[in-house]
Amino acid sequence: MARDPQKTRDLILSTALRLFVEKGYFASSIHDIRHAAGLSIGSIYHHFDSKESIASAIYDDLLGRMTSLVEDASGSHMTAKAKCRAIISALFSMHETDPLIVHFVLHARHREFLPDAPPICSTRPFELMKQIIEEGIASGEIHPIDSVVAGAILFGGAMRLLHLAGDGVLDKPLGSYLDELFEAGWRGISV
Amino acid sequence: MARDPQKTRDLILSTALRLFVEKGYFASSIHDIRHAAGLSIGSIYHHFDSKESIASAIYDDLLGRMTSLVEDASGSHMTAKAKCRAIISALFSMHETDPLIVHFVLHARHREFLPDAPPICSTRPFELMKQIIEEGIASGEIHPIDSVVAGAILFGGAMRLLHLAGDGVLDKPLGSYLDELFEAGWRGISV
DNA sequence: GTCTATAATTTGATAGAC
DNA sequence: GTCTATCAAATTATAGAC
Repeated sequence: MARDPQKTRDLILSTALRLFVEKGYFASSIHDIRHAAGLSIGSIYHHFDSKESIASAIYDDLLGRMTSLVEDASGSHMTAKAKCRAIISALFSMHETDPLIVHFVLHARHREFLPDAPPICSTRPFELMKQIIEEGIASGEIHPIDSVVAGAILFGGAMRLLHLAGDGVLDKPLGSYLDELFEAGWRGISV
Repeated sequence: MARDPQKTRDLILSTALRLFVEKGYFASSIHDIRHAAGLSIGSIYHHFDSKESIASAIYDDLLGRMTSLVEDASGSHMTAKAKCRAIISALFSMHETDPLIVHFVLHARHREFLPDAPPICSTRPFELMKQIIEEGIASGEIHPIDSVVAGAILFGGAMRLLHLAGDGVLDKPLGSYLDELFEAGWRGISV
């Protein structure tokens, strides 16, 4: 039976994403994906050239979503402070609704299975965050320290919490830390 | 020829560590290690039961070093502020001398190839950092916010910089960021 | 477009000589 | 303690029927 090809493709991607996050890319074989998705090897290879191309498609898709998240959060506000807070808030929200996406983009070691992928920190969403920090320094909202340091404090702290949440070691829901986290981070870098 | 067995064992461990960091655990085969170390498969399996046991030995060794680093840095100072700064300074120094160690402990996804390893955040060095933060809160040095948040800001920011340094995307040597980083992080969480 | 069966490699690990 | 030769299993990927 010739099902909707787009549905099949999406099923392969969502199943592979779940397995990649749960067990890791290398510990998830094509046969695992085939079994978990209820498909055949042939169907998978009809839609994708290789296992790596599946990972690549996931990566492109999720990086695009992450870019939109950052652009939307950033574009809805005027000050660097409001933009940064909106980005972190949106990341925390995404972690609640789609933890797999956040985990794969922020914590997977893509270079190990996608050798041609650029370092994650040089991709668009991370460049945008860096740019917002630099604009905040230029406008006088943020202390004139190295933008890398300011970014590490503010977004690095948030990413650390996202990491802990992904490991399941937090007592409370992630969102309940947002206010304290942002207040402390912002106090550290604001003038 | 029966060489010094300890030397051989150390050679296997140091070679494996290098390959695991450069290419990842799964992309480094026993044959790769054999070739890079100039040994034979038989020699490797004489010293270790399995590939996983090599990774396990590396993990135990490096986690021990990291524990000593944190204990030494912490034990040499009285205030939470001085302890935290000494820990981050020592981590940055270790990154300069032994980047592979820092990378493997902080950034490798151990759970993917050592299923029985506890989450890294529940190991001794990380528990010590958390404890120092909590003592700082109790003594009135640190704002009475959630200790997880305070730790994420201070140490998460440092780990973020270590990550960027490991990816080779920093313009300057890591140590040159230390003062600004710690000052900003501490301002964020201190009373 | 989906399926089953199978090919071609690679992998972790073992056997046994020296 | 180290070596070479080899195994058994798993993996990615292909071929060809329906």
